[in-house]
Amino acid sequence: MNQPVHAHRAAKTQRIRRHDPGRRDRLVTVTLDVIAEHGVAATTHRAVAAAADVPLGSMTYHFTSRADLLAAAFSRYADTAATRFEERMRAVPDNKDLSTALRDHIVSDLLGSPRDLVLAYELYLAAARTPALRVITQEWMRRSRSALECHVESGTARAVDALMEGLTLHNALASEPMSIKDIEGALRQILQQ
Amino acid sequence: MNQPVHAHRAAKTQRIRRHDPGRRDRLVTVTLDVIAEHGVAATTHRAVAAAADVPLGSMTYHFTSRADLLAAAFSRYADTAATRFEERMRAVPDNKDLSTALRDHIVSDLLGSPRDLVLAYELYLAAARTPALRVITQEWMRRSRSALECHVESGTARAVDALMEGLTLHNALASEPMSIKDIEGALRQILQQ
Amino acid sequence: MNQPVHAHRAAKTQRIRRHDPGRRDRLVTVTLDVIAEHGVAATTHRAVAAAADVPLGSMTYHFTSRADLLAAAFSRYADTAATRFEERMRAVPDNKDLSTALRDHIVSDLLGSPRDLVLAYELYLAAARTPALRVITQEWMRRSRSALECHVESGTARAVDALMEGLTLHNALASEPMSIKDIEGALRQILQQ
Amino acid sequence: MNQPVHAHRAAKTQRIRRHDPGRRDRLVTVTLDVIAEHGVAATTHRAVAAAADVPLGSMTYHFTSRADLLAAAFSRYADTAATRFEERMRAVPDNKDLSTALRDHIVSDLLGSPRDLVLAYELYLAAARTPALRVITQEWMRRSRSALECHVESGTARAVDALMEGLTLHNALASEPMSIKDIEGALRQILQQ
DNA sequence: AATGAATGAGTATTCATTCAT
DNA sequence: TATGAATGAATACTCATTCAT
Repeated sequence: MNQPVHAHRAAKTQRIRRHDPGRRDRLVTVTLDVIAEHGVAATTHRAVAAAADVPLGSMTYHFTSRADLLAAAFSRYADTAATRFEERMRAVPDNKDLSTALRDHIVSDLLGSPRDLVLAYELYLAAARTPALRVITQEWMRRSRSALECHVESGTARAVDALMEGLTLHNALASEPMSIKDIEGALRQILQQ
Repeated sequence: MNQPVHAHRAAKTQRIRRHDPGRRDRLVTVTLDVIAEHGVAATTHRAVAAAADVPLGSMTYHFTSRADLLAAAFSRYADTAATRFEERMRAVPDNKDLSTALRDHIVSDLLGSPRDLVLAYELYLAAARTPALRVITQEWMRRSRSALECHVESGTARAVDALMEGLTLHNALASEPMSIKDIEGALRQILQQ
Repeated sequence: MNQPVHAHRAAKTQRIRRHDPGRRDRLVTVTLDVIAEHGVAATTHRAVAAAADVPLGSMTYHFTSRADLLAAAFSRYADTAATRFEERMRAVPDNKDLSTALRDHIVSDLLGSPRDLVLAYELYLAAARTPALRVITQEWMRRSRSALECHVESGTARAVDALMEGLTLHNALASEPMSIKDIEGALRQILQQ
Repeated sequence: MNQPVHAHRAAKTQRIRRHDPGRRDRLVTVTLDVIAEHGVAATTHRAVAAAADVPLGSMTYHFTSRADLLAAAFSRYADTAATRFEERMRAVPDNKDLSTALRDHIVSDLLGSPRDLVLAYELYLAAARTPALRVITQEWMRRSRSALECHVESGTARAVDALMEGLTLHNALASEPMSIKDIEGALRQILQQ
């Protein structure tokens, strides 16, 4: 009760001055964890520092501001998500079974990973108010659409992309989610497969 | 303890005690304005009080907590949005021109009203973390689906609902939005019309 | 969640405008309960109003201020306690078995009633800072001493009074309280019985 | 949410950042002063910060909460008081003149120092409601009794301790305090000296 | 290169009291 | 006579950021 606020050493006993190269990278990862768990609004320097077990001063040493921290985190997230989708699309044999691949993407990559799901919506909303973040979402959407356009023409790509988004959002919020079968059906419908 | 901590100074200038029936209702409206303009996280008692030109103490008099304030606001928003959609659906002559009506809904009610658009996403994200808000979104989704099911069968209703959601979200964020024609095309596709 | 702060009616459904004569008296009783349970500092108009299930406005209607409320409550408490002690002293056959009677007073009236015990110390401390309350404690001490002086001479009366006070305080706080026998022993010692 | 809510204005006048080692210790001292002068309930962060001439933010930097602040302060107080009593007892030549030493303790250390007197009762009452503080009072009582037991046997030690407590409390509150002679007499009586 | 200490603006919430009805 | 609404000062606490070491 009497130790100062900054005594987050707790289990540490003596402060080991870690050499810790790659700390910045680790902080980005931890930041995404904190956003996923508590939301952007609760992602404070203090919360991240505590979660990463680094001193508070380390935060502003590695990131010039909170805005910088959030941008770095979301940037990495969007890149990871886009890359994963591109790989999934590259793995689809020409135009065959695209619905199945998309269904798997929704079910496994999105709905199956609550962390990623919530991160996506945190990013969308943050981007709605912060131009610096909007750049990130737009690049992500561009890459998604590009990956789809290897299989379908441009107009359909946008429609499919939108449907996937909506299916994911609604299933995330709904009390009784759609069956995998129904998800696949909706995709086939829009793809005319 | 005994000297009154909350001692009251003499009246400063002139105390204008406004008789303001319906103030609670007005605060709810103003809260939605503030959420739309600055986001849930920036929707503080102070921000709302200032926007509504009421003293700070008035906020916690009418709402037991910030959570209560947000719930009251979102509750009203969801109800208004659901009612508008129900009316639009009721106006559709049996099963005819449903795509057109949905397209109009997206283009006019959603994309045409940035305030409502951003409110929807603020609500979605807040609901993802707050069970009390989740009941609001679920009731809203239920009413939307119900309204759609007057025209199409249940499975299609969910798919259409999801597509609308995705189309709206993507068009809100995209640098080059889809044309109205393309939006309608995607809807026809999922409706098989 | 949406009902206003002042909706403490809850189980009431319709506000019954009680005729409620003697409400002031009841408020005094409830105030003592609140002080005993939560301390003077937490004894706010709101806390008492809620505990007594009366509207907030009723508090300042019956008591001109918080200070007035506390004074009324402590005044009644001290009077009750003094009266009880006087009766106990009156019941002692001349000078005989005074130690036993005092022991019983400590064990039953004081230590046996945590509510009264804590009220006494709340009053002492409040009195230390508020002259209006000091009048109450002094009158109480005067009556106690008077009652004792029916059995012992003045100097002893003060010493006995002090010893009782100390025994009570220490036993209230101690982890292993004294035995009844030891309490009686200490009293006999000071009384030379 | 994204526009930094806690944005920082440019430095206003000149920022004097005091290098102030030992500030925590000083805050503890000042806290005791404030408790003694205004009571626990009025010992707010603001009151202490103002009395110590430090910014408000400094309080919660050094103490995680108000409870932590009070515990730190009372802990130091009890330790100081216990040490002083132990020293006084050590100075008593074997069993001789114990009454005189105790009388001096009451008259000089307790009644002679209104600050310490009121601090003791503030602590007692706070401890009655806060378990974290109760361990402080119990340790203090244990040390006092230990010091007494160098001179008298255990049962007498408790009785003496209680009598001192009561004598002090009553004399602090009484309008006409006891004479030093009477105080010493009461002590001799209980000590059978 | 790294960090503990410091700071001041801001947050939700509580509250005694006033007053119109 | 009673009371719901209103108010502004105060409270504990959080936090991004700065800076001396």
